[in-house]
Amino acid sequence: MSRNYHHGALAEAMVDQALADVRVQGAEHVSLRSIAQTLEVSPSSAYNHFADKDDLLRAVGACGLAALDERMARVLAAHPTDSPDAARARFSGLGRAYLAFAIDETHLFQLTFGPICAVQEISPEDTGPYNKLTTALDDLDRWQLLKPGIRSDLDLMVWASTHGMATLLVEGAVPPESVDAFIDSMARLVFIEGALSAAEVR
Amino acid sequence: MSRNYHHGALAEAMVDQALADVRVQGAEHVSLRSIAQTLEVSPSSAYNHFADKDDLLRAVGACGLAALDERMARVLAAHPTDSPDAARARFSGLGRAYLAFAIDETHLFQLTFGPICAVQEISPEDTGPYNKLTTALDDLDRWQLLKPGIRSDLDLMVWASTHGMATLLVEGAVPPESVDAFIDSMARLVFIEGALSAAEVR
DNA sequence: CACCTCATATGAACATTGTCAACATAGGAG
DNA sequence: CTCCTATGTTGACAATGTTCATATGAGGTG
Repeated sequence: MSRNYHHGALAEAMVDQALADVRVQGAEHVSLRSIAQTLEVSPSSAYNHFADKDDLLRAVGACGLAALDERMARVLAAHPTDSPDAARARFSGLGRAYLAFAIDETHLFQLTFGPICAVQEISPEDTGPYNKLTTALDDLDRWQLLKPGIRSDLDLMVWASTHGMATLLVEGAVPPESVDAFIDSMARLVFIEGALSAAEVR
Repeated sequence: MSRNYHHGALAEAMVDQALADVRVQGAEHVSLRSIAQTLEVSPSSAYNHFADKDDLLRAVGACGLAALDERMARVLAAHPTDSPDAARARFSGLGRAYLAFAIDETHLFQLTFGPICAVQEISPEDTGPYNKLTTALDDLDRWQLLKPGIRSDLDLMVWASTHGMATLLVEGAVPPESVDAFIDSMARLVFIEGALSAAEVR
């Protein structure tokens, strides 16, 4: 009664509320009805905008992916210089951003990469996190900072290891403190002249 | 009425049935009640053996972890020889087994490493998949097959990348065909004398 | 302005689910 | 045999996702 969502803002409002709820309780404990109740709206009104509860959650998952991508974009924006040091800082910074997202937004991470949100197979024209990683690797290669001959192996390998480390963090298999060790190991394995100290970036 | 579970086999039977259901529908679509119905048992009987639905699912998740570990153990048993080639075969075989499990048992993998089953932080006395990976790495190191100086970086790195590749497969972000490329890249990055051909193992 | 129409919200209802408390019973210990 | 404990049953409750018929408002058309 009081507020009427007849202006089409309900969809957005529901995604926002669902996002907030996912952040605190995790996607599995989110209820359509309680979202509707918080918004002072009938439960069935959701079905004018979403086919399904999962459909709403997929929208939230897309927000999660966007949030991750934004964190990575911020890292790139923070190191605009075109120097070898900047290239290394961008690379390590991207990895750190990915892992920080997993730590800060555990529940959102789980939804975004969970069973509900079907991630589409990566494509050449991707502009998200994967693309940012590969172009950072291209940068490193251009400055000849990578060990010789390994460039082509790194796309999948760096992606998998970073994503894997993120899920290990999320699952609690590994403590947040091991992020530094991970980044350092990555640098030692990939850079030509050895380690990038943990303190070098942030 | 007909069959009586008064011999204590209900718990095991429920885990078995739940495991079967998880395999086909995924953990999120299994219901306590339907499991009980299939077993011709009252829904509430479950609560004599499990605190919770999640408690039952955790038991299923433990089965998943055991199944993964068994696959890896089988690989080790298949390469008992103590030669450099055997060491490399064991290493690649372990990775392949991990990824094959993710592909074959997607739903079980998702449950085992999902939010419901809290994986305990890895410990030195672990005897599961992680331990098998690290001892395989020790083997490689003993035969001096690893690039110099990288041994200590590989524990976390190999684990994270393999687990990450597995989750990428499960999420559909990467097609099953890329497993070979992944294993090959891993070999090129880790072994001292370059690539291990995809056909070399299996 | 009046009207109509479509997108949107509501209400009541349904089936299903997890969970619980009170009760029944089986089967071994004494 | 008797009793006790572990195990299974019955019936109920609240919450959830979903649907359908209905109401209502907003915006364009006459």
